[in-house]
Amino acid sequence: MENNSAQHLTGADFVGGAVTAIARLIRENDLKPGDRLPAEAKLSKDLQVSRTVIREALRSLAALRLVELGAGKRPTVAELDDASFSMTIEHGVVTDQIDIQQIYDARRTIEARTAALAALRRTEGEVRAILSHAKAMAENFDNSDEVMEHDLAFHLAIAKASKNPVFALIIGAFQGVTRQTWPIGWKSRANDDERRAMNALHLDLAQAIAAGDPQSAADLMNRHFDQSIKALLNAGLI
Amino acid sequence: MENNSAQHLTGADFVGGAVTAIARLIRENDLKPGDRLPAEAKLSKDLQVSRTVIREALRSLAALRLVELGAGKRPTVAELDDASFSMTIEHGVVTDQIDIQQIYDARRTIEARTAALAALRRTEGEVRAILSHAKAMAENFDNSDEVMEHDLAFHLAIAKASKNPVFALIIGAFQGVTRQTWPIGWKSRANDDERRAMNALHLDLAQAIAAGDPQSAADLMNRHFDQSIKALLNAGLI
DNA sequence: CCTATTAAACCTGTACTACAGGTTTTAAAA
DNA sequence: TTTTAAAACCTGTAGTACAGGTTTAATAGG
Repeated sequence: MENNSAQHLTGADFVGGAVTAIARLIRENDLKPGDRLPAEAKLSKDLQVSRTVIREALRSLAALRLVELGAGKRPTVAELDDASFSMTIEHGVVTDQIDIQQIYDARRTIEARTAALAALRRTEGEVRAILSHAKAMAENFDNSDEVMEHDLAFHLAIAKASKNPVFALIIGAFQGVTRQTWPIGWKSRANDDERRAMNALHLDLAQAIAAGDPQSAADLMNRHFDQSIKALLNAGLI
Repeated sequence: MENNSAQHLTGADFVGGAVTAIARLIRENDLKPGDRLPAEAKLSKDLQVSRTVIREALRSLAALRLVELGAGKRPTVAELDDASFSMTIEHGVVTDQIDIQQIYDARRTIEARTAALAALRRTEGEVRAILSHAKAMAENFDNSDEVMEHDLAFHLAIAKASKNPVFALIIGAFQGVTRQTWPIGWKSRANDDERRAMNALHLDLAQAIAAGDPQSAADLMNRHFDQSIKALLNAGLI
């Protein structure tokens, strides 16, 4: 039987208090993704605040992706998700608090590591996925949207193969802003040869990971980012 | 004169739609931190949804730290803040989706880079702050809480001196969970000599940054994390 | 006894009203 | 012009109502 009880709130910030109380409920009852929280009415009674306050608190937690909401369903504990960090990053870029070069520098730092870790830890299935995205980039050479999506999926697949969800979270969160600048880098590459070189680099990287060579994988990833940043500089974007 | 108008919503997910619409309002009107958004009543009228929906949407955006709310005040655009990502990380740890070693590996990867960048870009003021935290760690040797807080501040100061807000954001977000495990690493160090060695390492690192030596700074940061992870392994934590 | 169907109970999403108390703007006074 | 006071504006919380989705319980059929 569940013991999801919570103590009633005191103090000023009702919604904030409810957010904290519900987060504590998850922690102290060892709730895991998929587990159900008490209904709004019960939380309202337990915490001694109106349903209005509970709803706003649950909405806050849903925005942060700690819980999931659905019509008619009780709130459930959510799986780890990059959507919330993605919003933060996008906000930073939109409001000029982060620029694109800073995103790329962070990506290079992290992805040199995910490439090395992926080379050490990848499963056969992950190797196939990574290789298939690299090949799809070359095969869809004329459709830049396709190339971009496979590029993004390629990098995320490597992050996942690193077996560190923190890296996957961060790289996933960068995808939103990357989608907005990627075409600029693609167009700014002087000619098709440069674009083909980029695709070839992806293939080499995939093969280094497949071969289990962390040093080469990291080196190739760094080289890839050097080229990408140079292309964005040429475009005057950064 | 402001032109904060928004088009009315259509479709099913009212709150989600309002979140998107308000985020778009920020983007399309080039609003910056501190700028005011329309009042709830106006948003309600513009988007053709009840104030209830608008309030839940604003709470969502406040949870993500895109906006700031205050009694009597209109919502304002918020500055970049690590609180939202911090909640994500903590949720991942609490629900066993992230473990401590993964946090430390991510930190090592990123902080080797922030140390190198700080060595290249730090201002005099930043050097003073970094050095003062390293010294305070040694001086408060007997008060582990003090040591911990200066340790955290030391690492964050380096991240800020790297001049890449993305790194500062990520390192800041790790502080919450780090506070929960740091004492374990401290206690698990076999004797005071090991603890003193850790403090000495911080001082060396601070001096490498002060000297503008990125290679040494990165090396020392990596060595520091090797020791920390070893200490946590000894404690059986990971 | 087990399974399938149906009804009831439960629950969330949205809208609306009301008002206390905080904030900003406006208007009046000095 | 500056200060002060009033008015207008705005958010925070509580509560009611109801449509429509979901889960659970009860019922029927095998």
